[in-house]
Amino acid sequence: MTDNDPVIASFKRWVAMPVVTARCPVRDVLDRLGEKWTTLMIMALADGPKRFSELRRAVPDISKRSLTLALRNLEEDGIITRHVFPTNPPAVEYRLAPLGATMLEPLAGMIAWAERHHPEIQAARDRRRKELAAEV
Amino acid sequence: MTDNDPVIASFKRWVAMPVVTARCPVRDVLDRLGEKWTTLMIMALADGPKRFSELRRAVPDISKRSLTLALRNLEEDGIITRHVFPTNPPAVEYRLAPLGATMLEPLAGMIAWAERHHPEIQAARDRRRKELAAEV
DNA sequence: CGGGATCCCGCGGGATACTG
DNA sequence: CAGTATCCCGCGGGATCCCG
Repeated sequence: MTDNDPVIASFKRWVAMPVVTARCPVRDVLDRLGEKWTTLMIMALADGPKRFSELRRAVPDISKRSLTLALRNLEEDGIITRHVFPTNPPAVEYRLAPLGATMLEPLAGMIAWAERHHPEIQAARDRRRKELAAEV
Repeated sequence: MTDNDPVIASFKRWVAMPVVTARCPVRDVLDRLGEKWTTLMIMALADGPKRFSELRRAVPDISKRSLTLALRNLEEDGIITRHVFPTNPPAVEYRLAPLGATMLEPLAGMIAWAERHHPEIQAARDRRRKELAAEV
């Protein structure tokens, strides 16, 4: 589309390494992003802190267990912080740490791409499905 | 860091939906990106087409089976294309489709972020590990 | 309310062997 | 070389119950 040379150049470095062996920084971070819920958590916290139950409502189809684990991992990585208010019943607030906030921009790029190109992906999948149906 | 208001605004839209129910476009794409090898494949193909065996060498710790599956999925989504040369032995070339090429830019953003902030993440993890060791 | 502890199941994905 | 076909195991993650 546009001239991607600088972008491609940035990839060449990785591709030449000879690529991305098991424990490289990039794969480390990418794996964490692959963990099904982490990305959604960051998105849900983008517009400000939320409590545990608010996060559950924000992402309805997550189990308490998985929500807890996802939040713990993100906290461990310094992406979010966790504040316990010693009220009764307890209230716990999660918010993006400064490090987490810096993720929003690249993440927004991916989201925007997903939103823009999802129709094309769907079309490609439908095409493929038709082909499969036809050749039987 | 910088003023993130426009970025945050883009998230608010999703967070308000009330968020990202099970089969929304964004999660659809994000799930695919989570599939452990797909992102690496796109990276490996960024600087030009590659053959099956070249991809194996580029990402040494992937099994043939998983490589095949990852490539099939990406092809199904219209991200890459697959060309078979009827030589003997056969040669198969994979390359980014136009749709796939448009992914490089947002993906490069994530890669750059990962590269830049990985030290901070490691530091946070190490800190956490020390705390755990201390409280025993 | 915000978890922890257990149990349990599915499937992602590795290892191996075979094929055109 | 570029796959397919099987087999099999681990663990991600849901469901359920409990607790301060």
